[in-house]
Amino acid sequence: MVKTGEILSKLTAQGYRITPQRIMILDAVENADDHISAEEIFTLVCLQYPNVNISTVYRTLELLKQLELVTETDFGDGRVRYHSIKKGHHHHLVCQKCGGIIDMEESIFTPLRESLLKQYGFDADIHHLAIFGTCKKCR
Amino acid sequence: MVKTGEILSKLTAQGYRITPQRIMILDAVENADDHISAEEIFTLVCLQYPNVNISTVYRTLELLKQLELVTETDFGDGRVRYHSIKKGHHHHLVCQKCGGIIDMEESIFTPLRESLLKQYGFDADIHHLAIFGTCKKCR
DNA sequence: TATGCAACTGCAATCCCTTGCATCTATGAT
DNA sequence: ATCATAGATGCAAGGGATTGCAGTTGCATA
Ligand SMILES: [Zn+2]
Ligand SMILES: [Zn+2]
Ligand SMILES: [Zn+2]
Ligand SMILES: [Zn+2]
Repeated sequence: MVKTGEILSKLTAQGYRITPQRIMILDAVENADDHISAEEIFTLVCLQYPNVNISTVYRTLELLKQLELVTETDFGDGRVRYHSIKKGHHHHLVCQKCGGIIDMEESIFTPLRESLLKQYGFDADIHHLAIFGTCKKCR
Repeated sequence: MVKTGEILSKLTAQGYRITPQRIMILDAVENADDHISAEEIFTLVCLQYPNVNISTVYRTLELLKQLELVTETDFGDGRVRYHSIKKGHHHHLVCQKCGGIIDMEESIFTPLRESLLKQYGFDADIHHLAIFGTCKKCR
């Protein structure tokens, strides 16, 4: 469990600045109950500070992703969603028929990651994936 | 190995029409040596028939995808690429440091697909995936 | 061969996201 | 406290892809 304060000092430690915009954007992701889109973050931040620009939101999310503080997932609905790493690594199964989403443990990818490492020497970066297909009740 | 003629009759069988645009777009994908982007297909088709519209290219690719005649993959460079199913199912490892791309056999995903089926009753639709990470020589 | 109509296309607007650039500001040094 | 500067922001333009709609066309039927 990483605290927001720790995250901010992690930014400084790496030469990045702490700005009001970054604090508000980070806050929006950290306090979101669910996976949140850039547009939703933008709307939330605008309530406090209407001058913020959507490109700042995207650039901040890109930075948080690089620092592995936030993960990104494409659920296939035309907009990417973000999630604080505080809430743990996991993955999703997305049914293409009913649209239902099943949550998965991170461990489901462990055998795959191991075989990629063994066969190809490749260290796969599988943080937060959505796998598409057909769920039990739609088959 | 599916022939182009067979693909066209598969279209008619499902109530879709055969149009000059669809023939040319399908041809471009079938004859491409490598994974080809919508823009590249558009350029090729324009040589023969300059009136074609890029949205028709996207709509045709979407249709071919649904019919499982073409697969789509995001290599992370901001544009999606397409591949004829004639050339077989496979996957890719994309190194985020050197940009190198390693080709993988389809079978690497078999254990994962099986465990998804067993644990969740979920039939995963993993046709042509790009996994991001760090390759052997960049680690 | 001519007709009817659902399927398809082109066009323009729009959506999500990225990028270049001029301006501004957080931060460390003085 | 002030300054210098590299990092960050806002703005506007642009890129890839999608969508609504009016007009066109493939094709089944007669
Ligand atoms: Zn998630
Ligand atoms: Zn379902
Ligand atoms: Zn491929
Ligand atoms: Zn590499």
